Amino acid sequence: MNEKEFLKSYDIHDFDVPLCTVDMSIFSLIDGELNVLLVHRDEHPSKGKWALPGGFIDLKKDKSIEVAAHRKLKEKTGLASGYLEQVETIGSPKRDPRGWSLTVLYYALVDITRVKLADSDKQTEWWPLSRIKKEKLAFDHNALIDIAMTRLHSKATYTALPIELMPKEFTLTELQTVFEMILGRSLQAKAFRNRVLTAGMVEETGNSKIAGKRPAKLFRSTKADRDTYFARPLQE
Amino acid sequence: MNEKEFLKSYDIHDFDVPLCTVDMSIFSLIDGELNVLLVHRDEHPSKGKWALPGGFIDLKKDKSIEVAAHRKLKEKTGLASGYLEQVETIGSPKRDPRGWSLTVLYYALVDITRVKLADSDKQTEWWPLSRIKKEKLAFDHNALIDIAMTRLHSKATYTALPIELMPKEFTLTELQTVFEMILGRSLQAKAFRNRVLTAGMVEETGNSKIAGKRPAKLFRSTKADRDTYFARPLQE
DNA sequence: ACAGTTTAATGTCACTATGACAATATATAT
DNA sequence: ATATATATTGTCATAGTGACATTAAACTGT
Repeated sequence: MNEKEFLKSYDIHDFDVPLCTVDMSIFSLIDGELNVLLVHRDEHPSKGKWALPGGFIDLKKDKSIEVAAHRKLKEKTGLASGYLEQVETIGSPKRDPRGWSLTVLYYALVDITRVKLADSDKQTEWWPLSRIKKEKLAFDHNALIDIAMTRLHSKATYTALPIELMPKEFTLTELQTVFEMILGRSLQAKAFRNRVLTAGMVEETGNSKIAGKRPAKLFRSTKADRDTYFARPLQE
Repeated sequence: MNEKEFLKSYDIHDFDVPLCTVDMSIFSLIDGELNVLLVHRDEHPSKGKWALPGGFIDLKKDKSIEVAAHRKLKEKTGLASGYLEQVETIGSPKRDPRGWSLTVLYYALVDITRVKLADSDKQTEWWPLSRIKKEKLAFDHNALIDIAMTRLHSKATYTALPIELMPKEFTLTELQTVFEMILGRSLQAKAFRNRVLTAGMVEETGNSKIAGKRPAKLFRSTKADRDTYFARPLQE
C-alpha cells in the first residue's frame, strides 16, 4: 500500500480520540481588581454553570491553534490584537463527562477600556477573581484559571507584561498597584520605578493626572514590555 | 433533555476532530554533544523518515497527558523517572497529511549512562543535533526539536536544569561545557562556579577525576537543580 | 494665609551576584 | 627541574535591587 492509498483508507473516526478544545482565561482590570471573562453555559454538559470562553477548533477555519485562540478572543471582546500566550495543555479522562478530553489553555491580558463585549447568544460576564474563588465553575475551569494566574504571577516577576492590562495612559503608582495585586505583596516604590524606567518599558506622555493630591505623571507603554525582560527577577 | 440523556446521545465520532498526539524530544549527552532520540517510521505517513518518539494518547491507559509522556519515555529509554516538561502544543491542518493535527510537545533530559534502549520493533537511534540539522525528519519534527531546544536554551540562563543530562558524578568544567554548548557561547569559569555553588545546586562528592593534567573535583546534583533558580539570569 | 494631610517622586546607601581578568595550584610529559 | 595543560581561586569594578529617609505638589480646613 502506498501513501496515497493509506491516506484514502484512513478515517480518524475509526479510532478512539480525545475531545479537544481551546480555552481562554482573559484577564482585565476593573475597579482595581483582576477579572476573568466567563460565559454562561446553556447546553449540556455543565449546563447552567459559568465557564471560560473556548470550545472546539474549527477544522475548516483555523490554520493553527493560536489563530483559533485569537478568533475566540476577537469574538468575545472585539479585540483583534492583544496579548495572548499559550499556557499549558491539560488532559484527563475525568475533566469532561463526555470522555477523555484535552484543552489547550491560553491566557490573554486586555485593556478593559477597549473591550466591547459581543452581542452573543451566550451570556458573557466579567467576574472578579475573589468571586471566582468562591464558586464552582464548569468542568475544571477553576483549576485552569489558577494555572493561568500562576503563569501571570511568574511572568510579573521578570517581565512588565501586566502593562498590557493598563489603559493607554496610566500612572506608575497605578501600575505598581497592579503588580502588587498580581504578586500578592507590596513593592518598594523607588525600586519599582527604577526597574520599569531603566528597562525602557514605559515612557512619559507629558500629561498628568490629578486624583486629589499631588498630580501624578502619566506614562504609556513603549511596547518593549512584551519582549523585554528585567535585568533581574524580583527577589523571593 | 437532561444531562444523562445528552451524554448518551453524544458521540464524538459525529464531529470533525483533530488528530491528537504527544511527541517527545528526549535529549542526552553523548561524546560531548547533544543528542535527540529518534525512531524510524516504517508505516505511512512519513514512512521511511525518522521521527520523534510519540504517538496517540491511550484513552484506556493514560490518566493524563503527562502520564502518557512518562509512559513513552519509559518505553523508549527504560527510565521511570527523569526530567520531563511540557513545552508547547502545536497544531495546524498541514503538519500531517491525514488532516488537522495537534501535538503536545514534551522535552526530557536524560543521563545517557542510565538509558537502556528498548528492544522495540521500531528502530531507535540517538542523533546528534548537528546531524538532525542536515536532514529532513518526519512531519514538522525538525521544527519541534528547534522549539524544544529554544526552551532548553532559555532555561539554561536561569536554572541549572542541564545538570539532568549529567551522569552521577561530574566535574564543574564538564558541566560548564554543557552549558556552553546549550547556550552557544563561552562562560567565565569563576562566575559559573560561583553561580552553581552558591545556589547549592551541586555538592562535592569527595572524589576526583584525572583527565591528564590537574585532577578535577567531582560533584553530584543536589536535586535542588530542578526547582531552584539562580539569583540572576545570565546577561545578554 | 498657613498648618496639616495625603499622595507622588526622589536621594542615599548597603548588598550581592555577576563579568572581566589575573594569579595560583596540581597534575603529566620530557 | 622545566614546560605545559587543565583546574581552581583572588580581586575588583559594575549594576540592579531592597530598605528607608526625604522632598515635592497638590488638597483641606481653619
